[in-house]
Amino acid sequence: MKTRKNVTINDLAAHLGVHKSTISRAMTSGRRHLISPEMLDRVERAASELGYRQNWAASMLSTGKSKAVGVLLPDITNPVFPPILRGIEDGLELDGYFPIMADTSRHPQAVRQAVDRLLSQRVEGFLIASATLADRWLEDLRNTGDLLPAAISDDAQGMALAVAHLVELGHRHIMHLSGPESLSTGLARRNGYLAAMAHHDLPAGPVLLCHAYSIEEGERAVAEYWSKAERGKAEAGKVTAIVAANDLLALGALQALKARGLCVPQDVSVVGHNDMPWLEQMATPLTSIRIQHYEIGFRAARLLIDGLKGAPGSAQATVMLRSQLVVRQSTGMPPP
Amino acid sequence: MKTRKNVTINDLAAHLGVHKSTISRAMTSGRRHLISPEMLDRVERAASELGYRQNWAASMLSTGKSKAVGVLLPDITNPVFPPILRGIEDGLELDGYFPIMADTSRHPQAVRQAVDRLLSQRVEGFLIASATLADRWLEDLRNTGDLLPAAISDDAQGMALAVAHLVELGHRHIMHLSGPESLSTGLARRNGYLAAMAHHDLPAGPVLLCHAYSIEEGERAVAEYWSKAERGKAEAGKVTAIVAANDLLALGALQALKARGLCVPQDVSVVGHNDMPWLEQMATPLTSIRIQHYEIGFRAARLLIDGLKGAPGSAQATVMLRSQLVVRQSTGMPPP
DNA sequence: TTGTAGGCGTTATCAA
DNA sequence: TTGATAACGCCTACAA
Repeated sequence: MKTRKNVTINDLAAHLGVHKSTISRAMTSGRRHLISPEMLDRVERAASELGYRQNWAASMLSTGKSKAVGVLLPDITNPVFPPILRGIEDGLELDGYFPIMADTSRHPQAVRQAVDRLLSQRVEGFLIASATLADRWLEDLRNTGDLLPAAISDDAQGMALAVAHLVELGHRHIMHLSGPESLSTGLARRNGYLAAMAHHDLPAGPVLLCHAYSIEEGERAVAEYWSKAERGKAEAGKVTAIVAANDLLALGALQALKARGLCVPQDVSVVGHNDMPWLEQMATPLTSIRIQHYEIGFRAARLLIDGLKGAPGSAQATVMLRSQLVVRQSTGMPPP
Repeated sequence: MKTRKNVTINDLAAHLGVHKSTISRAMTSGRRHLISPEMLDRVERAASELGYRQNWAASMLSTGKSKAVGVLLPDITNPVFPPILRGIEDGLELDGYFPIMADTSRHPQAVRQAVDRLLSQRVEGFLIASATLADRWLEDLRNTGDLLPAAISDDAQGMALAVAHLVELGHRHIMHLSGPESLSTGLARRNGYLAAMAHHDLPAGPVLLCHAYSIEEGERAVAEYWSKAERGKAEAGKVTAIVAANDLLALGALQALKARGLCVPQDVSVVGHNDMPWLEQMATPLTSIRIQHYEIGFRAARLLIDGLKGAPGSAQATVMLRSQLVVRQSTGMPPP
């Protein structure tokens, strides 16, 4: 139904009786000064009159630059990502770049498909939110020579904050609700937990593995553990605190504990991770580790662009952003 | 740093000693049958070997079709949108289209910029999530002849459900927390509220205008109203229920009421709209109107594509999706 | 300051 | 079944 055909540079040139290269020059800020002010004015007037817009594809074909960056997102439904995305957008925009997003969590081949499409669009680089470790396609990407800089949260430090907070309150038996081992955050946070426990000379309590960052998984893991404990196969009685790798897991834990008749924080303390929105509105406002969502996206974007501009070393650069403890009402002293 | 230059169709053709037309044919499903199976095999083998990928820009320049659809999002941070986006992705993918997203809530000129960029990318159509009414650029878009089909939630029906629920519980003085007048949902839901009240022969209670869909605005509006009431300028005493145009506004209302020492639902009942995620985890699980997020996105996408394919009438088609009442614990009988 | 010619990687249309 | 040629819309030397 597109009634009006797109106006091309030739149409504009013909309309003004000038050559298209003149139009071209008028449209690029870097070369505007090469033409007379009057001409510039005429061109601009005519352009907006006829509704001319540079054909991005043609321009990109000619210059070889797309000004596009591929952004791989595992799950836009997870509230961690929207702010990261905003950071990315802002970071890219500073240099006239823009993101092309691709959801990678749909079906198994989604990642491959997404990468293919983006490669076909000739994106100049990739930004990958929450990579699954050692994925084959990630390697492939590396091999194409594309940039893969990283801006990540300091997970070790975040877990240290969580554990320190609990230790300070008097806890000694602290359990970890771990995220999927296949995700970089899952592994890093678990290691962070282990290191922090060691740092305090405490025996690393049980580590419960969750297969996804979801409320259901958190609930399942904790419920299973406690019911095993009831049958004497675990010593849940000793655990007085839970450090989760993710807020959703923590929320699930909360539910499981409540179902068991345990009170938070009187019987068990719980700490989440990410400080997702609306936590303060929850039935039990969750103590959590706030990561710098926006900043992560922004820095990653800047890093990529620095690399594209050829800043030395920026390609492999990694920026670690510190986290922060936000104490709410899910943590308190252990039962006497 | 992109070390490896992109392989072109010419490289591939040279490598195989065939003409590029042959390669081109092998790459398009619609014309694969024109070449011999052996040739197809050779081409495919060589393609994956050399890492050839069609240059989308070149292809689009030649065919004039981008297979891209522009998606205008006001605020990806709002939990309503991610599921809509998923629906859009799925709807588009069925025909090989893909979305190019643009956030329109950054700065004042963001919309214009976004539309410009998308037009320059030669998207074949637009999908607009939550349009501000009568916006100039929307008109412009219409004028370019682009398709603007609509898949929306039946706001009138949703509000009717909310009001009916409260009336059934015995409420007669029902207030409305209205969204911004400039947004289509703001207006439609307010009108829906008014109509529903009229339907029950009830006087439309006060309508509080919020200038954004946020917890803060909801809190502000309700707090202001109640404090005015204290000074005798409003009759807050009579209001026993609040129908909000949005869950965030409702959550804000909850906070304001709590601050006043009012209990929900004993003193005042509150109904939200959208049924955002994690509502059941909240301190006061909110009764809300569930809209068909995913379906909205999906249907809108299909509508657009039908239009692009030239299905008659699909361009102006509007699909209305029914909502559903989800009763939780923020609504109950009015105080005696 | 403006015009000219050639090329970017594909596809479409003929011709072989 | 394959090959040749001319677009597609823009940019970049280089020439005027």
